[in-house]
Amino acid sequence: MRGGMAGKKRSAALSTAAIEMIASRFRTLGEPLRIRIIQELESGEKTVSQIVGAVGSTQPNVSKHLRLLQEAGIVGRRQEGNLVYCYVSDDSVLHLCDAVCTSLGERLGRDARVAAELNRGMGRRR
Amino acid sequence: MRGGMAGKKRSAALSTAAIEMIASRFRTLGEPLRIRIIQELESGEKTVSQIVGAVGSTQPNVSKHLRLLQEAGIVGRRQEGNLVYCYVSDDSVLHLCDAVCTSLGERLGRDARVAAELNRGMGRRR
DNA sequence: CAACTATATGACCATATGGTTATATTGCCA
DNA sequence: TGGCAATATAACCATATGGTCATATAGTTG
Repeated sequence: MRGGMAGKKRSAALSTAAIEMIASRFRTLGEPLRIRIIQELESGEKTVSQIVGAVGSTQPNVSKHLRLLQEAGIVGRRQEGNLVYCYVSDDSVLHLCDAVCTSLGERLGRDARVAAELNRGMGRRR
Repeated sequence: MRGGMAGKKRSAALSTAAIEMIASRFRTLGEPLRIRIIQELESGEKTVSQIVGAVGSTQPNVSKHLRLLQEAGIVGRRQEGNLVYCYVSDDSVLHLCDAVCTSLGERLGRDARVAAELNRGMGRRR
């Protein structure tokens, strides 16, 4: 048995490595621009330029964030000639985003205008 | 191709405010210590001291993170005499954590030892 | 009241990271 | 081949944030 905390009866705590992996995934999603990018890719793959145009940031910046998303296994890419098409390679993050939208929307309730947006989700109605 | 930004035929993009709220929630969960704290509270409310002892950090640090979690509406507190009992006030974050555990576990597959842990989840499935 | 415990807060530092600018790389085409 | 377009990379800076230490506050008990 690992985890040498002298006998505690709780369900075994996750290892530091596991915890870090979980936190890391959340951290990757913790940037507005990356959420924007993901939302943009939700409707299908797009080239880097298209993403740049859609999210309103600079090309190097988007490129950097795309690399992070790729390294996190969230986004994949496919090169075609001079163009690089990006796509969401892990659908679970879409569910995560949707779950957050829902819970935030519920919390805000009817008083806030943002709530409607959030309740509408990130586009993946079905 | 130029920047033609007219393409809003798909689901309308979320407002900056909404995006920021979503990212903010993820960002709050993007810290290992906060994940640890949440996991610790999963089995029921605990005092600050208990949490400090369980997660292996300093009291001021835990206090600071607890405040963040509280401001994010993730953790609530109940004071009883000198003690402050903390608890998870938003169950949706537990589902988020679980979802992340699952997807990470799946991705790692059987080769990694961490996968088993992750697949076991954060403890909530009794 | 004093002394002790539990928790919060403030100041501080070190580091990580987002954004920018400039430049490199790669592929296409005339 | 030269030159242009798409993307990546590097260097850099400003800021946000986690951790620590010292201290303040509040509640309890003698």
